[in-house]
Amino acid sequence: MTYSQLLANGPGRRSGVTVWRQIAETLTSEIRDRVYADTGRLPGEVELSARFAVNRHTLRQAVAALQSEGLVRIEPGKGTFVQHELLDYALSRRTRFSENLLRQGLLPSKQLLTAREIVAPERAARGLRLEKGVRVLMVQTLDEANDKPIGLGTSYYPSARFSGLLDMLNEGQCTTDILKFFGVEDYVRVQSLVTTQMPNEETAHLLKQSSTRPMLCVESVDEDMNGIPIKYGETIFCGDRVQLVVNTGGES
Amino acid sequence: MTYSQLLANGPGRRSGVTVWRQIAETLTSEIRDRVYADTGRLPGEVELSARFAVNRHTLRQAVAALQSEGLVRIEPGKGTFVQHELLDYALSRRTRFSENLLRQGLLPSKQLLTAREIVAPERAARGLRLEKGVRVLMVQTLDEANDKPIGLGTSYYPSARFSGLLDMLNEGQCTTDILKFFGVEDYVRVQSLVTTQMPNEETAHLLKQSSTRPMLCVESVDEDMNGIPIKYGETIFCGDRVQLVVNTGGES
DNA sequence: GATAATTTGTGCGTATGTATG
DNA sequence: CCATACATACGCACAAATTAT
Repeated sequence: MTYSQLLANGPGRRSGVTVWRQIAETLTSEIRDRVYADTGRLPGEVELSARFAVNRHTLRQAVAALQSEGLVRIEPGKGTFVQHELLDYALSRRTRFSENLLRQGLLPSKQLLTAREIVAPERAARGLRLEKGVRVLMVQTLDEANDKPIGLGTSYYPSARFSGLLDMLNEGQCTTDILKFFGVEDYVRVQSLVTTQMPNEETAHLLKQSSTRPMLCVESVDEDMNGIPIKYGETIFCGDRVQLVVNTGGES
Repeated sequence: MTYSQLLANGPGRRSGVTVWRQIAETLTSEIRDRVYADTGRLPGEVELSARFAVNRHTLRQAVAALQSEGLVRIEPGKGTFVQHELLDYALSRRTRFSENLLRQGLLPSKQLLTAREIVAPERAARGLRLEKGVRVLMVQTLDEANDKPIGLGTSYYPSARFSGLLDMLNEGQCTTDILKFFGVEDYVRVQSLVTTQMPNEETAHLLKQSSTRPMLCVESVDEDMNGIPIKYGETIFCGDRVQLVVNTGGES
């Protein structure tokens, strides 16, 4: 019997956890840690089975488990490809979609889905600290990284302050620039609420995601430098592609 | 034809979104906003259908949709009861399980599942900034609010610094007190990573949750006041019972 | 225990909008 | 343009379960 690398570092062979499962978990955390981000594919089965010092059958069982979790896609004759790389999305005081992606070397893009004026839904009104029944501008976008959809965002702006915003958005202008036009030099994220949900069919289709995979839902309020709410947003992220990062290290 | 409240405030009848769906969404956000938290039940069908100015059948279809999502439970002859109230779990610099719950008037409790010394898994070692292969103390707990399970936590402490911690835990001592015994007067949360996953059968069973409902996974690192990592934790929260709160309002 | 009130469950008929061919 | 099929929404009536009086 060969002693694997796992035997040395992990729970070991008699721990009640099967060897293939231990390998699967090791590979899972490696994929989550972007060890294979550059090539987008796992090493060959012979190489991996050598590394873990197990039979190729054992390794195949581990990789098969990863595939059933949707983490990798096995293409016979070609290789095993990482299916979902998690990108880090920081929930910070200065939360900006583009900056968040560029920092990781990803190309941000947005598709404008809908933009229209409506009566504020209850949550939006409360988030923006507006009276019930006030009109707001609703903007729905499909957010992408390297042209792959990562989230579905719905933003609400008070109509009174930002009349004309929708036309400027339709002309393709950047949100930050538009806000500057309205005198908002800077703005900050005050609070984010994080929940998880299963997608409905429409959402899954828009995000090109399986409807059996969960999503991360972030509800957020942004304020200008005077503490006045300017945007209430609800973003639905693909759970398979996004990991939220909350840094609480630098403050008092 | 009767004009409903939705017609005035929402997308309207000719928007491609059916009336029962609009009602379902309105009720969903109201439930999420704890509008019915005091009674724990929805108003009767006649009352609700009057409020939305729709037929009782239409309203029933909306409520049936909520039930299929697991948000409410309908009991014939009794009423419709809210199934899952979301509790707020703050991810702050001072993240404490008990404080988080007590602040909302909930009774916190923990069940110690396992406590043993193992070789640090890769993620734990990295989180604790330890060499690969160093031994750590692993503690698994079932976290409850008002005796209902809300999360499954796995914590890793460096063995070298906290030898004897497991025995003290088995004696039922509070974690914060134990840490104080080891000279850790205070500690802070540095970072939290949030992802979402479906539960495996075992996890679903432990959390008394349907295995078709998603969960929130939080990976965290706590440091003492000298900036030395003392705990790496992985907590799996029921997505139906927990909402993560990230406040970024008070800092510079 | 009997009755009434409340609440959910169900059946049938009708009308309308939408998608298909 | 018409025929068909289907889901949606409405109205009315009654049955069954639960609770209060």
